[in-house]
Amino acid sequence: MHDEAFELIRRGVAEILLESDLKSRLATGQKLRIKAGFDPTAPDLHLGHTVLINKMRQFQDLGHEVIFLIGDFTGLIGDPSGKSATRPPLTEDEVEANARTYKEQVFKILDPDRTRVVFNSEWMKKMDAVGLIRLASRHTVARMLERDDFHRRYTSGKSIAVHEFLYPLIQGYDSVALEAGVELGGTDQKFNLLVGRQLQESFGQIPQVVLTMPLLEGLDGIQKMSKSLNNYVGINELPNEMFGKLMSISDCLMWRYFDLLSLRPSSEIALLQRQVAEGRNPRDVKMELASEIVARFHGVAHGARAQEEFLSRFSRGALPADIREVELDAGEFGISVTQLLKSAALSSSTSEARRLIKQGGVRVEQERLADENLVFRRGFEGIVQVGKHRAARIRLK
RNA sequence: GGAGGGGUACCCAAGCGGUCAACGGGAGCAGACUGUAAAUCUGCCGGCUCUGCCUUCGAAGGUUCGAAUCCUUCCCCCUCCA
Repeated sequence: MHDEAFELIRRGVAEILLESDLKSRLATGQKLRIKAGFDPTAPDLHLGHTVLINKMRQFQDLGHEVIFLIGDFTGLIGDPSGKSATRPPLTEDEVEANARTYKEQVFKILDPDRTRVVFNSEWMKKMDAVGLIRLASRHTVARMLERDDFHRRYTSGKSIAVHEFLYPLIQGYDSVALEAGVELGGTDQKFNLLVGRQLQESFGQIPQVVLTMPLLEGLDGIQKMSKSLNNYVGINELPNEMFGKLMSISDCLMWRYFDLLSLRPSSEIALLQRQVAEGRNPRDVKMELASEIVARFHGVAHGARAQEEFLSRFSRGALPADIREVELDAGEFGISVTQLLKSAALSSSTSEARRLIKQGGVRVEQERLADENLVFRRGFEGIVQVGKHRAARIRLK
């Protein structure tokens, strides 16, 4: 029976340290304390985060105690993991606002009644300079530099600020403060998670089990999904946007998304793969993925509707989902196309607007526009499109 | 504290007195092709009142007809030695 639990937990996981520890701890039937920390830098959760949160949910469903740790204190440092440069620290106000949004969003997946939300400022703000120095004395520079990203920065001549070394220590100390039994994190967190094990041991605790989840690639299929790279699908996004974004991923990436995001049994995913190999249109399979995910965050009805809208929009000629209404003042002598595109945020500069027109990327009411000196008069109303993804309904008064 | 190397557009990276709005690559954008996919091909990729004008090469001054390129001061980063 506990082996069953272990198999469920192991699904989709990148690595478990130590696997035997987890197995035996699950076998005792005791409630484990599961910790997962989040940096309050991104106000919007995206699908990348849900890989981990889904795993937390599984632990929760097995009856374990799940702690959602918001790293409000560490957020003041900025996690250097995977980064090639020093990150700008956040202000306290920013951290606070981000943390609030975080909380609201995770409960789309986690059960609020069975989730303990904690902030690490709770214990870190009480720590004085002496405490911090004592903490720092438990780790060595050489071990810090073992970490891949620090090592790379160091050897390639990039700067590493001293405070960045504190991040793994504090994250590790969080595990001590919470007496965590298991800590979850992305594979990029492995080093930090292991520091937790080491610190717990040095504080006389039993080291936590470390469980890493694979990182989800963003829409580009190359870099990990992140808000700052703008290759993400936010869980708060509108159904149509979510659907459209998911449809834009490559066929290759689609299977990765199935693996990490779909709740379908692996056997079913394997079946879909076989069907595509035998000639089924990958686009249709991708639609199944997209509607499953939209349904998870917006309900089944929205999932189906998003798919219908996607299909009809496509057959009508590719108008984007989010057509904004923009009202502009044309003035007495009208407004030039370039100004219009800029004012409606369809182009970032008039120079870019000119280029877009020259290249045939601008359409007005489906008609390609060729004259970059065209002037629009008062009373004009219509849909102006730039490329495939930008559009607005413009009204001139 | 001492010695040396370096800061160029979103990123990497050439240029080292005029032909530089600045080679090349990546990212991005637009077009073609398609399944609003990938790959590929083409073009663009500082701003503007756009056949011209204006502002950029860490910052501020200076030399010069002319500077990203030379000089001075300052700021920042890296390496080695202490």
